[in-house]
Amino acid sequence: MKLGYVTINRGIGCTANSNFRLASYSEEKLKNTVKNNLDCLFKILKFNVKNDIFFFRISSNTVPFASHPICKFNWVDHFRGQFQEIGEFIKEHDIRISMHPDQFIVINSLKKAVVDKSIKDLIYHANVLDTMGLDNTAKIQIHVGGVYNNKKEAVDRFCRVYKTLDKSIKKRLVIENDERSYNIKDCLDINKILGIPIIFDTLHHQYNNNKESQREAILRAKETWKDQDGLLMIDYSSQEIGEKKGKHITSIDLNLFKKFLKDIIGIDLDIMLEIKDKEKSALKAVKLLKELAYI
DNA sequence: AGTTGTCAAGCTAGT
DNA sequence: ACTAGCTTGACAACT
Repeated sequence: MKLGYVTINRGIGCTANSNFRLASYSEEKLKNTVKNNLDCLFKILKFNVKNDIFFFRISSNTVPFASHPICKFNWVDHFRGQFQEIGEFIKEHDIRISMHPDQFIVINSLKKAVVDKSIKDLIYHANVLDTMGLDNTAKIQIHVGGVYNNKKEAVDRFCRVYKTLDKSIKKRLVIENDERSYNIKDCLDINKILGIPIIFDTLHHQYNNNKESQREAILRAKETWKDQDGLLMIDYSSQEIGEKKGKHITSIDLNLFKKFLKDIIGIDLDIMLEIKDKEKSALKAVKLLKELAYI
């Protein structure tokens, strides 16, 4: 079992997800930003290893505008050395890596332009992981997409587009249950057709499910991960009390987390904390996992 | 120096 | 037909 957090380390004094406005785009600016992002990413990973955190989500913003038409710069070649150095560190310390393209990446959209842009962005994500030299266990997680008043056709479109994707994407792409449209059962139906692994999100499952228990859902999701995919990944969060539905909690509630650990007894998986105070909660969770001899 | 509005991009639900 | 919310940070323009 590994435990991790998302993209940002608030205490470390640098950011690995800096970007800038499209209007101020220049090759110089891009180079500076990417260099700083990668420097910071390396720092964060070193911090993590020191603190027994071996799972991390790399920002989609590592190379801003990488998939935008404005970017003609060959960032892969230019930053290959730096990517490889970080990749070596990741492999040396057996760090699990994920990436999560944001909500605009929709491969089952009705609009061809949206699908095309989404595929370009997936290529970018795969490029980052490939340039680091990471294997198939480094994953890119997306949601299935929109429903468009016809889930069957929307799923069909997802499958059709998926089949056309480059191998470098397919070997890494996993789908996540979302809080509105596609729950675990929907994802399992797609898995049956495509064999694509399913990443389980605890909070989304609370809001969108087919009455199956969390443990049952996690066990089903786990079956979709083959040896080459590595351990099942899950996103763990809980609801901020008194806030709007879906809003992630500020800092980890260790009692709830203990309950969760009870629920997954005997199931080995990697846990990504989606919690706002980032490494702070991760450190608390790691401490608990050590006390309970999980890690 | 601190505050506030805005940012490349999509979908859904509610008015 | 239109907009707020998702979830959220950080840039950039403004006090």
